[in-house]
Amino acid sequence: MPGDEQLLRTAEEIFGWTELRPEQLLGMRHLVDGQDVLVVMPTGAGKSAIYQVPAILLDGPTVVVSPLIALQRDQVRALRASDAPAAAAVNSAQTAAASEQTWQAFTAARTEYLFLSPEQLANADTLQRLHQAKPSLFVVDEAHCVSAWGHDFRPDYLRLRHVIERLGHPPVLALTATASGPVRADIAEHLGLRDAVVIVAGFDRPNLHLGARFCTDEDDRGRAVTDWVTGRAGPGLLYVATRRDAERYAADLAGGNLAVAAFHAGMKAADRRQVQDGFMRGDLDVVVATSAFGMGIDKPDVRFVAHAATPGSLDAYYQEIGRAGRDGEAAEVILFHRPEDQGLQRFLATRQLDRDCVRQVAAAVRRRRLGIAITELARRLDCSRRKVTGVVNLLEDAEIVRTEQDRVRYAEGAPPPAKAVAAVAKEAERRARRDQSRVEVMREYAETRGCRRRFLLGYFGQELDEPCGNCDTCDEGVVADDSGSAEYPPNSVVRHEQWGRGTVVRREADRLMVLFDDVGYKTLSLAAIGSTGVLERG
DNA sequence: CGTGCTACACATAAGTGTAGCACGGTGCGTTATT
Repeated sequence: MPGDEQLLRTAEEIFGWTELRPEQLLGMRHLVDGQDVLVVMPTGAGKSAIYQVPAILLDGPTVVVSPLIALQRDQVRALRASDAPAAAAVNSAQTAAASEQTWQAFTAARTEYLFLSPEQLANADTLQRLHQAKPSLFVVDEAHCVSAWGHDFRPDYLRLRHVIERLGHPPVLALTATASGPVRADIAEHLGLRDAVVIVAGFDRPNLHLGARFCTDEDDRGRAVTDWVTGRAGPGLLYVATRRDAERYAADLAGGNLAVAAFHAGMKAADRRQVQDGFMRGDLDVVVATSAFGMGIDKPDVRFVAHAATPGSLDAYYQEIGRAGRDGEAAEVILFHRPEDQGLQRFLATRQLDRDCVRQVAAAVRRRRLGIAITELARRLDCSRRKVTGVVNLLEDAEIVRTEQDRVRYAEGAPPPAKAVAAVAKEAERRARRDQSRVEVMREYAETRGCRRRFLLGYFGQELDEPCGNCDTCDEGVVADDSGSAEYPPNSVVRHEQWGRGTVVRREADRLMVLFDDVGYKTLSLAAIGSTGVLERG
C-alpha cells in the first residue's frame, strides 16, 4: 500500500508539486487505502491532484466523469503538459475514428486517465471495455451535478452508481467546490458511496463583499443594475434569469464604456466560445449570462458578480458568486432582487410528471421477468432515452424497480404499475416541494437583516462567531444579534408535529432553519416553538 | 407565477388601455440535411 512518502514523491517528481495541502494528502491517502472519498474544496485549491497522484500509484486506469466536453479538454491538456502518463477523452465532439483509436490505446493499457461524460457510460460497449480494463479509481468531477442535474436534466448522472457497481466498485472520488450538507448526502446516496470519507475545506471567501438591493419593479431594477454595473471596472459577471434578459441587459450596457457581451445556451457554439475566450483574455469587461456561463471558468481577477434576479437556490447562487475574486483581492457581490423573481424559479422547480410514461415503463419492465436494458426499453416504447432514464430513476427511488447488471427489473413484492404511478407521483411531489422551498431560502437570504455572510455560510454548515464586517448589513451597523441558539446545533435531527423528520440547517438567536424530509426548508421561530412540544430533538 | 408581446377596441388623431396568451434554464449524443 503506497504511503504518504510515495504520494509526496510522486507529486513532486511527476507534477512538480513540492508540497500538498493537508486536505489533498488526506484524500489521496484514503483513496489508496481503497475508500470512497467526497471532497468539497474551492476551485483553484487543487482538487484534481487528489486523483492525479494516486492514479499513478494504483494498478489500473482511472475513469473521470466530467459534465462538459470543454472541461474534459482542459483536463486532458493540463495532464499532457505534465510528466503524467497518457490522458484521453471520448466524446461526441470527435470523429468515430478518433474515438476508436482512443479506445484501442485504452484497451491496450496505454491510457492512465480517461475522461467521459455520464451519457457515454450509458453505452453498453463502453461499459464492457471499461470493465475489462479493471479501473482502479472512479472519479466524479463537478459532483454537485449529480444532485443538481441527475434528478431531471441529465438523468444519466443517477445511473453512475450502477456503473460503479458494474466496475466492481473501485474507490470512488467525488469532487465539488460547492455542496451543502443535504447536497453532500444526496451525492453520496446517489453515487452509492460506501462509508465515504467526507473532506470539507472552509467555504468562506472573506474578500467578497456581499450585498443585496430590493427593487420595486422591473424598470427600477433595470436602472439600478445598469447604473451599478456602469459605475464599475471589469472584469465582471452579470447573471440574469432568462436568455432574453441576457440580450437585453447586454444591449443596454453596450452604450457605456464597458466591452459587454451576452452568453446563454441559445447562442451558436462558435459565438459562445468567442465570448468565453474574450472574457478569459480580458478583451471583454462584462459578460451578461444565464446559468449556462461559468463552469470551468477559473479567471483570477473577476472583480464583481452581480445578479439581476434571484437564482433558484442558495447552492446555485454560491456557485455563481464563487467566480469572483479568486485572486484574493477585494471583489463585489450584489443581488438585485424582487419578490416576483420567485415566480419563475417556482415554475422551473415544478416539473410535471408524465404519469402515462411512468405507467408504460413500469408495465414494460414488469412483463420482462429477466429484466430489460434502458436502451431497449426506450426503443420499445418509442420514447426518448433521456425520458425513460428519468422515469426509471424515479421508479428506482420509489423501490418499484431495481437495476442489476445493466438490466432493470420489477422489484419483488412491489405494487402493480397502477399503484407504482401513485408512489412515484408522491415522490416527485416531495422533490418539487423541496426544490420550491429552496427558492424560499433564497428570498430569506435576500431579505435578511442579519449578517449576510453568516446566513450564507450557515446554510453550508459553517458558523461564524462574529458578524463578518464585509457585507452590506454589517456596513450599516444594524446587524441583529443572530448568534446561534445552543439547543439545536447544525445537523441535529428534529421531529416536528406537522412536518415530520428534519435536519437543522442553520440557527439564529430567535429562529431555526430546518430541512424537512417531506416539505423541504422551513424557518421556525424559537419563541413560537418554545416548550410546546411541537418540535422535538432526535 | 410574472412578464411582455400582440391584437384589437376605442374613436375620429395619434395614441392609450387591456384582455389573452405564450414563454421561461442548465448539455450530452445522435441523426438528418446542406
